[in-house]
Amino acid sequence: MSNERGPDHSRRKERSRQAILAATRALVAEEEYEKVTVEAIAARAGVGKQTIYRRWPSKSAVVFAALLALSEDADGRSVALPDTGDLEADLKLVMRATVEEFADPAFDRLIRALNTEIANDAALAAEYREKLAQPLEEAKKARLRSAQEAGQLDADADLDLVLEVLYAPLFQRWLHRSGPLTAAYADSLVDATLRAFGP
Amino acid sequence: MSNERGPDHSRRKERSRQAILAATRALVAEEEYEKVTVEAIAARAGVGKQTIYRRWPSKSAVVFAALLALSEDADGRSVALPDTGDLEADLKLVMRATVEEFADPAFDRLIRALNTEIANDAALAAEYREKLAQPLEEAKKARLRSAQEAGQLDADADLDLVLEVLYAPLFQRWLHRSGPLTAAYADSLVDATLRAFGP
DNA sequence: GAAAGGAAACGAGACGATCCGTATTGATGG
DNA sequence: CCATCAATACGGATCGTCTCGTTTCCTTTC
Repeated sequence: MSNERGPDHSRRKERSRQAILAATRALVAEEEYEKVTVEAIAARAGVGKQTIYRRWPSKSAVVFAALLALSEDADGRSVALPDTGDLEADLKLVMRATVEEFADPAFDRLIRALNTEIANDAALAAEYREKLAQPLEEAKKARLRSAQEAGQLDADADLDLVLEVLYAPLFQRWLHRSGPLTAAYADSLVDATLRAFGP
Repeated sequence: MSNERGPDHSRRKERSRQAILAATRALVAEEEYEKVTVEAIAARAGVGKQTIYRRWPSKSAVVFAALLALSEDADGRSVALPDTGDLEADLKLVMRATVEEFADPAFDRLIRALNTEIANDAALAAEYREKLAQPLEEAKKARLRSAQEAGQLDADADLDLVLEVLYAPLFQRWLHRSGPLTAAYADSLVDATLRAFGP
């Protein structure tokens, strides 16, 4: 009666796994990131340190897994951007929502922690791209392809480039705290992108 | 015979200061950033740890000062972008040069370390903006203003936004290692920016 | 079926290693 | 002579490993 190959040793695994990830998310969201220690995670999760290290090889991996699980929960199924047929309106809606996300201090700390771990760990960065960034980008590109077919976007445009021009300025302004993140700013990024890649 | 205000106690100060900054730059350029410790810096510089802490309040500050000094040396005077009258050609020259800079592993590690320190320290980020980013941006904006006067750029364009659309995609692609940094990519960013903000 | 047995996983935390930032000490040089 | 220095000991914190009884659940046995 073996499900896959190791069903017997998944005894109390899932409960503690979830507790560890939840505790990590909570700590990252509410504390300075330097305060987020493995011991604090273990204590908050009511778990021994070894239970953490039995599953993940390092603190970085735990933090990453915690944020990864967050996105998997939130999505449920695959993400999809609104498609009302009006590209400009749809993009402004999404960009304004993104701006508001970054305004949330908890979300801010979460993503900042993620970027810290990623910036100096190429392997983690690759996993981030594969499991978090790529799916989101595919959803965005699907919306852009729809716009290309509707003649609202240059049919020859490189969609990776379009997405970078649209999102990278927002991301950089947030990361470097180099300017205010407002709805007007979100709109102006959409406007600039559509001027650059419009039909 | 006091030069400025503290000349008498600047006996061996400058020599060790330079040695500390040089050692820091060398270590950051050649090692994994986790290996860059204050003790390693002190040993490489032939200096006691206390001599480091006498000058800077933290390791972050030392790393930042080391990179700051680097840019001050390189510049000599204030930076200025080429201005041949051809905005597209000038920008492509600068963007291609930037792409090449990021291709250097030592430069890569340097900037990655800087971003790591900045990402979770708002005070350091502010100093980074004031002393490193702002002067560079001013030089770039000066070139863009010249283009506006020459009618090569929309006179109403927000130059901060123009710079973000131009540079942020390159920065993000480098930071997240999400794609190749080539001369063709540099060119396409200039093309997109000029389509968005051209006359 | 239910009790007994055993092994894997567990919580707790001691431990060694490393690093930060401070304090001390004896040497150096102006 | 005395401020500065290199060297280094030190306390505090953290990481990741290791150990130790305990808990939980699967298997075996009756």
